[in-house]
Amino acid sequence: MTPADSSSSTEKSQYLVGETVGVLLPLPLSGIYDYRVPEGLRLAPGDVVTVPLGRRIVTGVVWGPPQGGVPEAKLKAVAARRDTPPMTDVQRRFIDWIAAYTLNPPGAVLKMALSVPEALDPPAPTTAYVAVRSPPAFKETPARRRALAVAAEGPPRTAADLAREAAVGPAVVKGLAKAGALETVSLPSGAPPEKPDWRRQGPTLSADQAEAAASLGAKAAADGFSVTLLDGVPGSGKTEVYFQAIAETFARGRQALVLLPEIALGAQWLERFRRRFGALPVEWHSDLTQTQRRAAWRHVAEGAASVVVGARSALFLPFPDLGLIVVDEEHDSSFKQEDGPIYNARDMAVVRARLGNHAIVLASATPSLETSVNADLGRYGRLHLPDRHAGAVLPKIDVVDMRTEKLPAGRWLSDPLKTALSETFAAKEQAILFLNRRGYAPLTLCRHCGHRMNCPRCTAWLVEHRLGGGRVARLQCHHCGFAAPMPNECPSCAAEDSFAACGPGVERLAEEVAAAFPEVRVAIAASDNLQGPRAASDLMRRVEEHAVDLVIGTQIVAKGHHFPMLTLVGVVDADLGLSGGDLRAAERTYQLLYQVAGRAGRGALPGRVLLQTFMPEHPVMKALTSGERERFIAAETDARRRDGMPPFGRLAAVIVSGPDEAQVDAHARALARAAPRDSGIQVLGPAPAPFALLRGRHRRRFLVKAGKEVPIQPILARWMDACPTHGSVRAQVDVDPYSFL
DNA sequence: AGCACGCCGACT
DNA sequence: GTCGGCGTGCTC
Repeated sequence: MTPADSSSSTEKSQYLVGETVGVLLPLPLSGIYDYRVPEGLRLAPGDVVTVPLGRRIVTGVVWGPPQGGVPEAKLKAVAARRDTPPMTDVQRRFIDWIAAYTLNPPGAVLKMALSVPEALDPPAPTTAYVAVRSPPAFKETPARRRALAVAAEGPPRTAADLAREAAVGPAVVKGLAKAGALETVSLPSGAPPEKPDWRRQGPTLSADQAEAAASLGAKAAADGFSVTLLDGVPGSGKTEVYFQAIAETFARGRQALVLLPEIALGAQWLERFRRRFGALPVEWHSDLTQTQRRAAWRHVAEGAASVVVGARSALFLPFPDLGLIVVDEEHDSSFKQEDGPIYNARDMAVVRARLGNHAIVLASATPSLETSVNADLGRYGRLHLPDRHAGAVLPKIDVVDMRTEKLPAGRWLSDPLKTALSETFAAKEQAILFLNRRGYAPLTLCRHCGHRMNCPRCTAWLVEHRLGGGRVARLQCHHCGFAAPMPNECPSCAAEDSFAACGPGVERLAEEVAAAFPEVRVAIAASDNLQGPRAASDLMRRVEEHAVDLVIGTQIVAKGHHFPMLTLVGVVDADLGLSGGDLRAAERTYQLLYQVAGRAGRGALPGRVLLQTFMPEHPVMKALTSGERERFIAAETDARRRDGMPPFGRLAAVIVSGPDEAQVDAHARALARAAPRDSGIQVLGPAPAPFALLRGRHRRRFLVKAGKEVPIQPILARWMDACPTHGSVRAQVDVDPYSFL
């Protein structure tokens, strides 16, 4: 990772009237725009300003010296400076770095950092109400008396708070204020978040954990950039160990950021944090309301948020004094942002830490190959937590060879798995059936003509869903959101009642379970029926309270929950992720299955795991059953090294897309003609992209393979510049793509 | 990204 | 005769 480092060492610190400044606008414009500094403003790099652009006023950030070369007559003056803390030097360099690395205009990256425009205005002071000492005469009612009694005690509160406490409507409070019995006061709004207390005693750690915690704490307490891989099996206490680093960061008065893959299921994490530090962290994720988002952004910018836990976009929050980043589940592919600027939040977090000159912790039970290699090469430190805490034992993992099971059509549970399930239920224990497929059936076809139900806008099968949204089965596209009721007749041959559901989804599996174990209480866990954090935590509570015997779930059950009575995990189709030409298919399947397996036996009872597979000899299955992770990783690493694949080589993808297939092909051919022929670089394609049609856009794809030492960005930039797109055709560069074909 | 200007179909 | 579709181009 070596795009041009922005040189900011000799940066001018003040721009005065009569001078010109460069302002970066949060728009996909190619560069910085110059503006005059108006009278009465002194501007410094990082200042958030409003400027005229065309006939509108937009917000931008003073980026540095003017670009020059703009005719004097075109220059406009900065309109105003906004009342918000300036963007730090580190954050501006971070934005420039990502722009250079991902080949996006810096403005497009800045847009992610200014994602909450409302937060740039200081919060309006809230109006609070207090009782007047000697109120004038006013009409008394029971509601008014109650409200007054409540207002007479305690601090000034908002109308809504007072009304709630007095069990009256907010109109009563307003009425009292109008009558002169209450008076209004302005409160500096937005109570700052509670300060977590780093002095609190954490739980007792084992010797291994204490040693790791001390080592990590020392790195967090020291000045300077460091990356540490915290590698430990599920239940080994990784979280408590990195909490120690967070405590050290608080102790120095600096901010900490924890990135998690899916905050939606983070209720248990939040509760652990609260137990450890006595307060909740500031949250940042897509489920926040506009108000919460605004408050969180402001608290971060003002330094009032000492710890933030969030999804990948939290990386762009305006931390004035970030001192530590933790990326938990660092291997998780959801850290990869795929729309807009394409970036991997885990990698960018490392860059952010390097620019900020502080520690970063990458935690995982199944570290990514990239991170493992970096640790092996000594670029990253490694802390290994070998044992499960509190004596819990890793579950025993066995395979069920599906080649010898010969299941009848429409059945997916083998005899050994069914036996294991009944033993588990008989012992009053709980089980998970893992099947990474939402809905009822992944494919619907016509028995008469063989027509497959495809999405009209994507190269993808429509998935039948039977649960939710009425009695009628629906067909859904999992890529674009297309949905339609199941038709009565085949759209191709018009045969009636000719549809056959092919293959299982979690909903269909629930049917098979209900037939085999009618008395068992089953819950389905898929993103369809667990929308929002409340639904997820409700389900988890039901599992904890043992109101559910069996959870049938997709990958959302793989994440780190702790259920003491859960002793069996059955993986219905362990081979599911292995097909297709994905560079990381084996690695990801291993990680996913390992994580799911880790759900079993986390309490006092031992756990067991059954993997149903048609490929018992596959290295992934071997690695899981034998526990020889190191050997699997070594083999994968060797293969990558031999093929010059990441992290031993560089990859980039170029995706050409547009609604008109002919135009897309024409542009792909033009790109092919202009493809770079530099030595040490290989361009493959164009080929139809994995989804040749996605959301109504046709897609072609190039793959660029280069040696580790090749600076790939300038080559790609020259290539793209040589072939400007026309009309609705777009060419998107994906540096370090995840999917391979 | 907005918001213009600009050139061809159905309306008061 | 206009109102209005969204295709290209510019914004310091």
